[in-house]
Amino acid sequence: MSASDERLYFLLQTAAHLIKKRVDSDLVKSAGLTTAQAGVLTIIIDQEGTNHTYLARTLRQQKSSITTMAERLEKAGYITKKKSDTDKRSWELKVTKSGLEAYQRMRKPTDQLNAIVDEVLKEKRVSALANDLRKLIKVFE
Amino acid sequence: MSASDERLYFLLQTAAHLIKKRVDSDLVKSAGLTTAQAGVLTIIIDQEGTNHTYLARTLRQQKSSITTMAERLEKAGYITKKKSDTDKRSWELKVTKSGLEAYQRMRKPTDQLNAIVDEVLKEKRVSALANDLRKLIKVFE
DNA sequence: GCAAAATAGTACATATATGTATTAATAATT
DNA sequence: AATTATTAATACATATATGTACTATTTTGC
Repeated sequence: MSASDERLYFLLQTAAHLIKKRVDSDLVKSAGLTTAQAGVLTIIIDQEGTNHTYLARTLRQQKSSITTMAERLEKAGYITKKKSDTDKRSWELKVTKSGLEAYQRMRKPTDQLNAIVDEVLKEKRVSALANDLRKLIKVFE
Repeated sequence: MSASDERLYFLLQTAAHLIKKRVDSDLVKSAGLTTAQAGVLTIIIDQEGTNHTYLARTLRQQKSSITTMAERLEKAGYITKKKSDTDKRSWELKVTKSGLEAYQRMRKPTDQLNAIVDEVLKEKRVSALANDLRKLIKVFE
């Protein structure tokens, strides 16, 4: 069957939407942040002092989206923004103690989600699915 | 490898996001509507006279989202809203001539997208991927 | 060294979604 | 028939994203 027959696009969007909805709800309850915020936080923890441009490139989003997101995270007290010394146009983003704690809290629900996926799909299929998704990402970016 | 190792959630969201972005951009250019609007339009064409509740259930979205979307589609002249005779709380939604034309215009870019997916993944993998996604949808809804 | 080009980020209009609270109409129950 | 519960849709606050236009720097190329 072809992608069209399978309505693959619809399936992909539906699956992504449903899982995001679930994870978002779990995360907000137990960690006090959304998946989008968690994603940004993870990158900032990984790359301390990074800037908007790096986030936009990594998350494949517009810089304007990152501006809003960083403002929100700063307001929530999860990150700090400091103007770079070497480039006055650019920010240096760092996670705060509170942001790190939120990050820690989010690990349990994330693990639970992954456990469910592992149970539903079995190991072989997880890797195959991951490979397919990586291929699609490569083509569409 | 486990779902966690593969960062499956991240891959799924990224793939969905990227493809949606591409399709959206294509559709807006060639058909004058977004993928979200196309999705709603497709259902209304399929189920002429349907209402908000059915759309919300089918698209697994909140009724409030459907309200906004239906208003936008009506404003754009793609659908009509008429109060139901049998239930005064409920709308009867129908596609207009202009909406049907937009729907027709959207088929070509949609086919092109599917062709790309088919080329990237090959038939066997498309079906396997679709199956996995259906399983995930079942679990998370 | 300076004008032109590129880069980092913001502003703004718009679309899409959630979730809770509310209104109006219909259905169910006593 | 009257009350209660349910259902259909909207209102509103909020989050997330796009894309274009703009400002302020930095870098490049002559």
